[in-house]
Amino acid sequence: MFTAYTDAAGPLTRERVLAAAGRVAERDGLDRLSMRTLARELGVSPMAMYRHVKNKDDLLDGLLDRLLAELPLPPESDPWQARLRFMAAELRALARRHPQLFVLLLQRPAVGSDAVRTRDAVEHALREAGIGPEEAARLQRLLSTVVIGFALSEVSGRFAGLDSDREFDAAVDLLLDAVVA
Amino acid sequence: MFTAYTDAAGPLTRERVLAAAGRVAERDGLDRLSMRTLARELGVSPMAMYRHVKNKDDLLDGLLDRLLAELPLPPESDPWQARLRFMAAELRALARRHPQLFVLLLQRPAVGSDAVRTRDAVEHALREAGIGPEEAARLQRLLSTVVIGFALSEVSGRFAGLDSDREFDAAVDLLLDAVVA
DNA sequence: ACCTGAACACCGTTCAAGT
DNA sequence: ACCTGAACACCGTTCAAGT
Repeated sequence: MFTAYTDAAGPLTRERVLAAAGRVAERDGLDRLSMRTLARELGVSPMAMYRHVKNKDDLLDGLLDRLLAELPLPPESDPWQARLRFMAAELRALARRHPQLFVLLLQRPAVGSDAVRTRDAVEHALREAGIGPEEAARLQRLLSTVVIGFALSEVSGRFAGLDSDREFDAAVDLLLDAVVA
Repeated sequence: MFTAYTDAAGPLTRERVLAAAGRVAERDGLDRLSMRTLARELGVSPMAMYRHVKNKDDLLDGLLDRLLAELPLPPESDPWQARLRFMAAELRALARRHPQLFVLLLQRPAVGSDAVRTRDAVEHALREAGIGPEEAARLQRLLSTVVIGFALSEVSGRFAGLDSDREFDAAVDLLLDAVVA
């Protein structure tokens, strides 16, 4: 009558493991995501998952890849300012949709193809703004550090009691002004 | 002949517990700091420490307070630009001295008196730059988010292979230019 | 007053075994 | 091929007991 199965559709796959991990992380908190709680969520023994993820680090890397794959890129036809604002807003929206998973961005290097795609889009916009290649790479890192840092601060309660939309918008405005100048 | 005692000077105090915790965190990594490894470091049973820290969260809060207490403030006689650069450089030096503990700054809100002291010094400098109270508070958060975000990125390997001194200096320059403009 | 031992409910991961 | 059970070396924390 009762089984522990919460999510028993077909055989276990990497995608099913990662989807369940994302669900658990956002529902219960990233620090409550363990191989054992995840196995419980999937109605499976912990060891069954080791077919699909090498270990917990590999699981977290997979979650980070999945997260960045969700980030849309701006239309190439837009002017560079609009593209940068678009990406800042989308990164912010991503952080709001997945506040727990977003923390992974500052906790481990993102090396997947979607991470590269995102960085390239920002650098490309900065190059169009007339900025040289090295400076554009540095600005890209500055911008992403700020956006990620703000989102993480919000999640971790460092900005408790503040209007974080305003905080975020003010930061982006200041930085884009700095880029233009 | 042999004992487990590594640090057996006198009775256990909160200060001795925190000092040992900082040592373990920097030596073995923040994620390897456990109540049990810390007890081993102190040559004591884990439960002995619960006299001096309420729980592990209280231990981490104590570590964060101790970290910020180490941050020097700039001479009040200096002009505001010099004071901001001084603080950025000192925060950076603090991150280099305690890369593991520094991560705590983005992981939990800093509420101790030294945290307040530091934020006030930055805001005060910004007010002297002619910036209004709300804007100064926001800029203070932006500046600290950037500095902390960069230091954390470095520790977590997000900037692997880059000259992080250059990264940091370029970020501070750009932000201070933005403040002036 | 200060510390400890045993216990409870957890971790990640390996290894041999089951179907 | 795919999954499991038992085991190992860990966690944070409580509670009753020892000196």
